[in-house]
Amino acid sequence: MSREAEGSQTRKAELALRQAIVEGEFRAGERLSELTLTERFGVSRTPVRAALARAEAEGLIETLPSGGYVVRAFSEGDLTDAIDLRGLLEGFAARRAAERGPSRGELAEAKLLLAGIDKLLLKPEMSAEDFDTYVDLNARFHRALWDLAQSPTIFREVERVAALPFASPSGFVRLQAHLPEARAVVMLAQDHHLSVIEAIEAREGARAEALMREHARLARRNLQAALADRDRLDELPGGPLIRHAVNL
Amino acid sequence: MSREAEGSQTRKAELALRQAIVEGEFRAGERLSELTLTERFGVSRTPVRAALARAEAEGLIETLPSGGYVVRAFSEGDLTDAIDLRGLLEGFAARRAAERGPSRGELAEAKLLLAGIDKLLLKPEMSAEDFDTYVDLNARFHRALWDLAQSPTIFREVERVAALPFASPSGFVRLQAHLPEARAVVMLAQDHHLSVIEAIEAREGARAEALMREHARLARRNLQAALADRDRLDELPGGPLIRHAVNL
DNA sequence: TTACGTAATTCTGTATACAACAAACCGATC
DNA sequence: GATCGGTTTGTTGTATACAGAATTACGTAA
Repeated sequence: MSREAEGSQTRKAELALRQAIVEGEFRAGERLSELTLTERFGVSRTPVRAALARAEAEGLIETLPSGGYVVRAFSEGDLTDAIDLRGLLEGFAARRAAERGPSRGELAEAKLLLAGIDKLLLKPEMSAEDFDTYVDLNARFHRALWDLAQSPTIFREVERVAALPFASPSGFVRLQAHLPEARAVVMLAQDHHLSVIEAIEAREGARAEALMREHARLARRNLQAALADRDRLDELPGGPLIRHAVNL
Repeated sequence: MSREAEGSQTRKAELALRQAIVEGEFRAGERLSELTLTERFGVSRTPVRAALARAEAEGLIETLPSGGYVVRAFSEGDLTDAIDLRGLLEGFAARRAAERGPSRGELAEAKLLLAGIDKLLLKPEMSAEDFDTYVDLNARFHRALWDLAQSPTIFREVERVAALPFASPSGFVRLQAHLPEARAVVMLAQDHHLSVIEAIEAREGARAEALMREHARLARRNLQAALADRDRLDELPGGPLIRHAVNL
């Protein structure tokens, strides 16, 4: 089976498991029985095991000393650490990109995406679809940035860290959509985006690194706001996971 | 089965696969057939699959689009990136530790390990066993340092990055043992160790971070020396992997 | 009522059988 | 001699049977 094959049972189990965990259908600390998941996902134990192994590698679940898996509990500290880690790695990628000095062509994609965001921000009011577009452009910009370091190793690690739903660059953007200060945060973020590309072009590695670290702090700020307003957490990917963890 | 159980077939397969890859018994890019590994390791396909999935998560092998795994090829850039990444994460851990301000008791273990290294360095000549002791103390010191950040998330990631044989804190130390400048490098490394603990105690986060980044550069220096002297590479963990990759 | 020991049940670890798919090989035809 | 097609072989994906271990539940005794 190819891991990428759409019709693959393993793929099916992986997606279903990931979604179930992220949407909070299990409580933190709950044991995940292979047989139960087998019935739930409609596949046999083999693909379920593969999905569990992958989820463990991604850090969503952890092994029990006696065997088997439990849903991981995320403390508030775990969340801020994951976000900071993402900022650290993105900062590293940005610095490497600046030190390397990408060609104008390599920077084109990132700039195009930023122009798209700029266009959104010109509107006096942002609709829900506008926010969806922003989330998409933002995610693509971050990936383009990771790519600018031209290092498969760095790309791989930053991708892994950002795979945790709440550590992703767009993890808390949706929450902002409901808040009055949403527009201001997005504009701040966009200024970071523009500045880091400017820094990379000017080969200012230290500045690029510092900017991406600070950029991740926006996510931490949003996290604080989210924790103060628990009702909205459920709307977010990974939200229930967080609340359950905090309740522990 | 518990992943930690010593007698476990899965554990057996994981260790055997890892060793086989690291010692260069497969060529980079070579396809790893499950059935072949089954015969080789004396276990059934199920544990072999688990071992392959784990090796992929560790970054030693990668999946083929059509299914199956191949041994990953490591370019020289991959190696330096992995080492730098380790330095980045260790620097982050050190900074976090400094900002947090560990108690004297928490620092005790790290200091004890450093005292052990100091004692070794007092000797006029270091034997092979002395180097083994150094490698052990060094590895334990680094783990103790990771722990000082008091963040499971950070510990987890730095452990993962350091799992690649050539990115490990002690990856190239053994190579030094044969070189005349070995003692000088070890003394430099030990000075980094002592300084970073001093910085953490003084809550000098930026200094602690910079020191650990620079500390990792020692490994890069050793890598350069190793690449210039291919014959010695085979003695190292992961050495053959590198040579094969460089030969690509 | 609580604690302890035993039995039953559930779970994971492991091996293996079967099917679908891909690749390699061989032969035939142009 | 080269190319195309079919066959054969090997590989992975998937399901499942069986055994051992762990956890849970229950009953008994203090």
